[in-house]
Amino acid sequence: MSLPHAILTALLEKPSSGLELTRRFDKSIGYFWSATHQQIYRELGKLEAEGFIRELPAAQPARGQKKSYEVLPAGRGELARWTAAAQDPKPLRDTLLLRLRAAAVVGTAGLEADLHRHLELHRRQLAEYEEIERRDFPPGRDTPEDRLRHLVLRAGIDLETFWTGWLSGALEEVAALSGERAGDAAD
Amino acid sequence: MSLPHAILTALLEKPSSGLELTRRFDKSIGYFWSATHQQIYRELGKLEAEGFIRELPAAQPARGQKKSYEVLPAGRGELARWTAAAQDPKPLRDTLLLRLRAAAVVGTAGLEADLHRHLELHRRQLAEYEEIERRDFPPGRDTPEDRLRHLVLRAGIDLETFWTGWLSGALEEVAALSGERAGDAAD
DNA sequence: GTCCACATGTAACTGGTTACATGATTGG
DNA sequence: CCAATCATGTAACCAGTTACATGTGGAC
Repeated sequence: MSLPHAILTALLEKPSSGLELTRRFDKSIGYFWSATHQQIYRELGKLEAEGFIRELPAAQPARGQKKSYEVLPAGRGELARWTAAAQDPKPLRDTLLLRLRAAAVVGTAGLEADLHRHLELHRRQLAEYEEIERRDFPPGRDTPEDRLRHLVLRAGIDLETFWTGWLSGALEEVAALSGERAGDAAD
Repeated sequence: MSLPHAILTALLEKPSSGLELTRRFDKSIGYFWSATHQQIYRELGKLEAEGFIRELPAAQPARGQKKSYEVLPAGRGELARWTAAAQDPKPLRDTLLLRLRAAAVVGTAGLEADLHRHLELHRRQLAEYEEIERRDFPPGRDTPEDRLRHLVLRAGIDLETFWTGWLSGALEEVAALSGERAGDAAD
């Protein structure tokens, strides 16, 4: 039940059409809650039916014609309610950890390449976040809104930092194991 | 497509019935890939149909009767294939970050209590992981399998450590903002 | 015998993904 | 006028969740 609230947040930041939302998700909110355009259109329809958003006038509605939406007071109320409501954290679910655990049983053969690839992907993501931090949160000026958004970005940066570090360690371990095995009996 | 492989891993570690698997998921593999008993029974049926596992003999199959499964060579092969196959990391999806971002727009009222609750939950999880580390991975003796499993546990520990730290910072920030606002206009 | 815990399962629903359909606008 | 792109949408599918159904065996 988070996508509608992600959309409400995005629309409050700036009224938009479905495709504009999709684009903004790709490079901002999507960093911690991704969505495809199909999901977004479906959800926009529901939000409108519930009276949380409305189509901005000034555009004739037709297929292939841009439709922009804005948030209604009821929508802002719902978002505030949801934000403050207690929610349980979802348990971790990570295939990479599962694969390492599986590798403890069936062996690490072939695993190294993909670990390298993941390390590279996380490094790139980290660099991207750091670039955003430099651009959007220069030291000094910070409104309360800025401080909260910066906090969210810091979570992204710290998580990517964690993964790059962890993957480096995992690679050492896996490389050492492959080495051992190669030494024992040329695989 | 990870649940079947989580089950194969668990069954290779030790042949089990559906309910035994459910229990073991609750306190081991489930730490990074949780599953309910309904999912597990459904998946066991599929895995058996595909020839990856088979029912252990020695138990008469009847409703209410325990059925234990073991992994067949084809199942082990499939798990090895999956472990080595390239997989893209799934983008982060976290409601708490989304809520902070929403709070930047609709305000932080009522948020603090749930942040405290999350902090407490993560602290408890961290303590649990550290207990497991003390119990299962004492310094010294480490087989290759141990090293890999320890690596996975370290990921859990480091992630929980990150969250407790991040939440502490977030709480300071949110408390400061609530304080400001209370100072401005007695909320 | 009744109740409760154990054990296996079915059904309906929700949210996310993938593939495809269709109209409008623009550049060549 | 044709192709490419923009923009909105439909349909089918898949994995995970929630609620419920059914049978067995032991405790009382």
